[in-house]
Amino acid sequence: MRQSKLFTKTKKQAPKDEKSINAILLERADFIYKEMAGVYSFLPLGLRVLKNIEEIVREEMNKISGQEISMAVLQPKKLWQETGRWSEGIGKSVMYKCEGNGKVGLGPTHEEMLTDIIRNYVQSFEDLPLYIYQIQTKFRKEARARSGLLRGREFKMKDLYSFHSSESDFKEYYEKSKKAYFQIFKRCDLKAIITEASGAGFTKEHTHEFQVIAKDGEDKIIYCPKLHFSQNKEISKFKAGDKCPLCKKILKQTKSIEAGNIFPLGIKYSKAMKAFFTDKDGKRKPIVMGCYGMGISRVMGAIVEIHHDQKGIIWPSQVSPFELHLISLEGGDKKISKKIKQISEKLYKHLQNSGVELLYDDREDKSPGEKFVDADLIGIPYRIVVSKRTLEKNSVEFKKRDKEKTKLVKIKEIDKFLKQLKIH
RNA sequence: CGGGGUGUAGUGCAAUGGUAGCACGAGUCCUUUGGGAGGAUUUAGUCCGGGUUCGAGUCCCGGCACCCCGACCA
Repeated sequence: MRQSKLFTKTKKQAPKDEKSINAILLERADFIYKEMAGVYSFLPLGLRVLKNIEEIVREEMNKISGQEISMAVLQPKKLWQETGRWSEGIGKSVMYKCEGNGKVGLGPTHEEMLTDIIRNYVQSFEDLPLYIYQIQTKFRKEARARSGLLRGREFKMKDLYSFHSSESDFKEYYEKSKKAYFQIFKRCDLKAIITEASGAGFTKEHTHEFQVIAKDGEDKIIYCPKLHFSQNKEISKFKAGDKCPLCKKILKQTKSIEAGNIFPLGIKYSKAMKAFFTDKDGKRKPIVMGCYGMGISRVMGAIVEIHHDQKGIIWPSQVSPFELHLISLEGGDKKISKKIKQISEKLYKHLQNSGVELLYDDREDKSPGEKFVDADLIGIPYRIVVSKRTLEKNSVEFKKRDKEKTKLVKIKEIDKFLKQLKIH
């Protein structure tokens, strides 16, 4: 993509109505556009990041046999009445309600809707287990939206629901899902700590949250530095300074971002909504369910909270809007300037043809300083500069966003060099 | 939902109750080109509704929005 054609720019100053790092940087770099508190539109660069995270999540969910669907956002009151949640809990507190054909709610979560779908398809134990997920915009009337993408009223979420014929089968999958979650966070370059939390009305058992340590996080966890143990402070009987019940190391307390969570639903919904199956013994039983959530847009915010410096964002390569930032620095006399442009254009087309996703700063009216500042703010992990200085050595300059060092690479050897970096 | 704070140009800021100004951005022209370049010129604004006053960005009342703290948070 040519930067000269990108309709978004960058902002020199931080927006006055944001305090959190993710909101400030994402707005300055024009990844997102604020509509109101907790509601953002995603601009070209921001959407690319969001889609990359989505794709990582999709791949890992598919690996654990997830089947992707997309459920309706408008949810009939009738379904929510079956579980009593229209006038209790989440349906009462945070669901946006409006007049439709009768009353409808904008989906804050989808247990009711999916259980309804499933009860029409599952008849026997042979139809189970099932793992169904979607990646979709959720709506929640948060009393206090805050911290940019970390707590929104409208946000992108992956929610997977599992359906089992037995508790033991559920537990096996639950463990599998933990591994998938760790894999997702690893690919997003986030260190997630699996943390025990309350059942929050769903279950009497503990549920599990994936917490990312961050200064601006709104959760507090008590955790073992060796990660043998971590509990949400809300439920923990331990406190900082106590010894880890497993390894005896001193426990710490920290603020963190809840980037995902998984929990057993048991038969709460299947029983209330009569989602039964016929088991091997011929008896009708309620389906055992589990739920696995992950805030896609929140993960995007968390990545910025963790991966940035004074100058801007530093995207992990797998989620970066582009793999490479190519910058053309024209200058000097007209002849040289023209040559720089030629080489840059050639390189751009060549890299594009070889499948590299790159942003090409071809703007002719911007000073070198401005191009560098923009590049640092936008945060693409690898940068290539073509200038008078580099052409004198038949080279381009290569730099990693998070390193100061630059390296001259011969133009002929660019392909080989990028291959080493696993950029196509 | 309770407490505190803030609403002025596209953005960020200024303006004792008395002509709304500065910087950035954007437009035009010239010069410039390795870390937010210089000059000339143009552009656009007081959150909404009432009130006080000769006169309101400024004072009063009401509303709305945004930020922060807390409560809440499948």
